[in-house]
Amino acid sequence: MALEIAKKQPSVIINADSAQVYRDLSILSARPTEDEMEGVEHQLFGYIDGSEACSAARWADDAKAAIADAHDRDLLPILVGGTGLYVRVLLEGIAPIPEISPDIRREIRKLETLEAYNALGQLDPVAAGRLHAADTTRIQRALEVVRSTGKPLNHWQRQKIGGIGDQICLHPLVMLPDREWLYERCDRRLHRMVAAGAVEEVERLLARNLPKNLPVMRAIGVAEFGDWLAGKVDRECAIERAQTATRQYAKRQYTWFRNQSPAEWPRLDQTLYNDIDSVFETILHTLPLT
RNA sequence: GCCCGAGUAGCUCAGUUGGUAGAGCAAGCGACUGAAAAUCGCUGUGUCGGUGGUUCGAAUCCGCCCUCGGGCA
Repeated sequence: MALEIAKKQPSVIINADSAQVYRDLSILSARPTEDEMEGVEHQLFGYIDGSEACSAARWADDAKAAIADAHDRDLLPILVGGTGLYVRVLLEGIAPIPEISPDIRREIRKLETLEAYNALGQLDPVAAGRLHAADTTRIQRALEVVRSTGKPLNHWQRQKIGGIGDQICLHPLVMLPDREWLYERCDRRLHRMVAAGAVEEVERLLARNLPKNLPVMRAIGVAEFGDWLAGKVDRECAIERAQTATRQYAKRQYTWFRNQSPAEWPRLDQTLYNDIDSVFETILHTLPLT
């Protein structure tokens, strides 16, 4: 769909997907191939090495630069992707929390969740009260912030900086396809990925022996095909598990985009998918959110 | 044909000495501020294979039947 728009107006397509940013994940993240790009400029695809952890804030900075650059060159920037948090941070900004000391981060990520939760209860009872005791990621984040900066998360999150939502003319479009239709396509896509060499891609990634907790290592399919390569499960089982994980992820995206994106953002009905003119109507007649 | 085992939630299975059932996974719904393809919260009525019986009461005991394994012929 982005390509259709790009054909009507000189554009640059900018990735807004947290897995497609990694060089190591091409097939597995369903990154568009050179052919699929059809000569249209693409930005922020596969531009980060898997040994690095991207973050919403880093991506938002990169996206800001890419958008500014597109504007300078009179190109229409088209953001495409499924990571709601990334887009939110780009538009609304994020708390100005300083870099966390790597030592503190490393230490905290070694803790058992309960230990971390108890420690958080001591240092930042407000955050601990707000978070569920099993919510590993958020507990570790809150803990590293208070330990590294000396101030509780709440202190930082009172403000958000860097959002460009009020500086641009945005035409948002939320695509909410029929659930069964999408799931069926996800299942088929996984088979195509395997045929295209997804397993070999996982093999190359695993050969790098990167830390297990890096984002690349958590992409859907890495663990599943890793188990297959290790002989822990058979091919069919690995594929089934990866398909299930994909469907669960798609489900989470529905929940995010349905409930987290602003109510005034238009939701595109499935019936319009094949009617590209209607799609343009929908996009262009949306009041630009300046 | 005979013997043994199994038939309980979409799947894998628990179910103590009979008091009409519950876990994991899946699914649905939701949350989401620097790992977000992550992380987490909430939601479990199903002719307990069928049928007849024993009993105040049966997933649980007994008879017969059906289905699926395995063994013997």
